[in-house]
Amino acid sequence: MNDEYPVKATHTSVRVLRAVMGARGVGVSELARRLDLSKSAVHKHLQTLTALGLLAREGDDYYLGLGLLKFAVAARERFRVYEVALPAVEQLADVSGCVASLLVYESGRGVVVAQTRGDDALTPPLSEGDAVPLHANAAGKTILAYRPAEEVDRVVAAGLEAVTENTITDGERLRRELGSIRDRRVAFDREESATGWRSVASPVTDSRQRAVAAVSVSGPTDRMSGKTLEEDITGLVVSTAKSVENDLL
Amino acid sequence: MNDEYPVKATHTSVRVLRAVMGARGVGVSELARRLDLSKSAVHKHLQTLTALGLLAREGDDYYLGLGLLKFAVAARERFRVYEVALPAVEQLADVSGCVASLLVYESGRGVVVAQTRGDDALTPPLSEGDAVPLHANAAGKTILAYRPAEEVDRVVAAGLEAVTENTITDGERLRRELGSIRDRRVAFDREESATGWRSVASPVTDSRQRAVAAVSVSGPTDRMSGKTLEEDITGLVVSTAKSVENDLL
DNA sequence: GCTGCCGTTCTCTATGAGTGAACATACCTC
DNA sequence: GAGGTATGTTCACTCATAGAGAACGGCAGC
Repeated sequence: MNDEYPVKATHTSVRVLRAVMGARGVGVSELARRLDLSKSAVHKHLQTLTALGLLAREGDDYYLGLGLLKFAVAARERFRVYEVALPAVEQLADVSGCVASLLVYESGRGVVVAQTRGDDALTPPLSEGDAVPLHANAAGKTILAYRPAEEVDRVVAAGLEAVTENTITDGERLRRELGSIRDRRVAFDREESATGWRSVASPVTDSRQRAVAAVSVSGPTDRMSGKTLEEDITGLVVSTAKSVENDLL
Repeated sequence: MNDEYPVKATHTSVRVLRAVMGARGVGVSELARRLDLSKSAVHKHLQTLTALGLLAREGDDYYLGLGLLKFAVAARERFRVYEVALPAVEQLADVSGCVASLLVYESGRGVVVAQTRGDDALTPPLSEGDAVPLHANAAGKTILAYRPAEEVDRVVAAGLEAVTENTITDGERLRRELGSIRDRRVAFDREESATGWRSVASPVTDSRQRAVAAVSVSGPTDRMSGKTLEEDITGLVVSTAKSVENDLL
C-alpha cells in the first residue's frame, strides 16, 4: 500500500478528475487509455463522481461538475484575507494596468486565490487556483520571509527546484534575499517563475508578524522595467498590502 | 453494492469532505462520530485527501484545501456565459442595490456561479456554489421554460418538492406558468424558494433557443414590492439577460 | 497520578476496486 | 448492405484493500 495515499480508490478518483480537467470533454475509453486503467474501472469512477456532482455528463462526454464550486468557495471562505483583499487587488489592477494577484499561504505552498487583469494585461502564466512553490516567485518569497525559520529550512531541505533559468536554487542566496526582503517589505521576481515575466510583491502579515498572504503585480519584462514605473508600482503594491493588513485586524 | 455509487471509497471521501466543510476545523474523532465510521478509516481518508491537496491540516484540525479551487475554476470555465455575464451581473447589483445572481444550468439543476451584493443588500439565502431545484425559484423557472419538453416532464415526474409553503408543487400549474414565462421572458418568485425573499429572473438562451443560464435580482419582500421599483427592476433584468445573450454569440 | 480524550498504528477480514472478456450500439469504409 | 472498428455498458472473477476494532503513547484537567 502506498503510504502517501492510504485510500487508493480516492486517489484514483482524483486522478480521473485531473484527467477530465485536462481534457475538457472526454469519454470512458480515452480516459482509460490516459490513466492506464481498465474501461470498467474508469466507468465506475465516472458514475460515482457524476452522482456526487463532481462531474457532469453530456452525451458520452464528461466534464468537471459545478458541484465542485461549493467546496472551493468554502475552502476560500476560511481565509478572511480573501474578502478583505479582493477590492484592493482589483483596484491595483485598474491603476497599474497589469495583472494583480493575491497569493495565500497554505501547507507550505502558495495558491493564487484572486487575480484581476488590468486594461492592457496579457494572459499571465498563472491563474486563479494555481499552486506555486514559495521560493520561485516574488509573492512566495515575501511570504517565506515572514514565516518561522523552520519553514525556510524545510523548503531549502526539500530542494529548490528551478522553474526557469533565473530561479534561485541556492539555499544561502535565498536566505540572504529573504533578509533584504524583510528590510523593505518587498520582493522582486525577474523571470524567476516564468520567462518574460516580472513581478513585485509585498506580504500581508498577521498580528504575530507571520505572513498569511501576499499581494503582487506582474507583467511582461518590457513593461516592468522603467525606473519610475517600477518604483511607482512598487510603492503601490507595498501600500496596498499594508492597507489590507490593517483592514484584517 | 450501492448502484448509485459503485466506488464506495470515493463516496466516503466525499462524505468526509462535506463533513469538514460543515464543521470548518475538525479532528479525526469528531468526524468519525459524525459520519459513523471508525477512527482509523477516517484517518486514512484524511491523510489521502490532505496529500491530494483537497484538505489542509493545521495542528490536529482539518479544513477544506485550496487545491479544490483549481478544479472549481476549471469547472466554471466551461461555461462561457460566466465570463460574459460577470460584469453585467455586477452592474445589475450596483444599479438595483439588491443581490444579483447568475444561475447556470447543469444536469437538471441550477447552480449559482456568480453573485454580487448591491450596496444595501442583506445576506441572501443562497450563495455562490449552491445548487437549487429548477421549479422552486425564479431563475430556475425561466431556465425550465426554455428547455426541451422532456426535461419538464422529468422534473414534474421526479416530484415537485416544496421548499417553502409558496413553492409550486402542482405539475399543471407549473406548466401553465412556464407558458406565460415564455410570453414575457420573465419569471417571478414570491417567497417560493425562501420565506421573506422575492426575485425576478430572465433567461439566457443559446442559438437554438435553449436556456443555458438565467440572470436574477433578489431582495427581501418589503423591498421588492413597490410598483415602479418592481417594474424598473424587471426591465433591467430582462435587458441585462438579453445583452448577455447577444454577447454570447 | 489518575482518568479521559486525542491522534496514530497495529492486525484482521469481508468487501469491493480493478481486470478482462463479452455485449449492444453506432459510425464509417469498402 | 456487409464487415470492421470505434464506442459505452455489463458481466464474472480475484486479489488487494477499505474499514472495524483494539491497543498504543501523548496530552490536558480534575
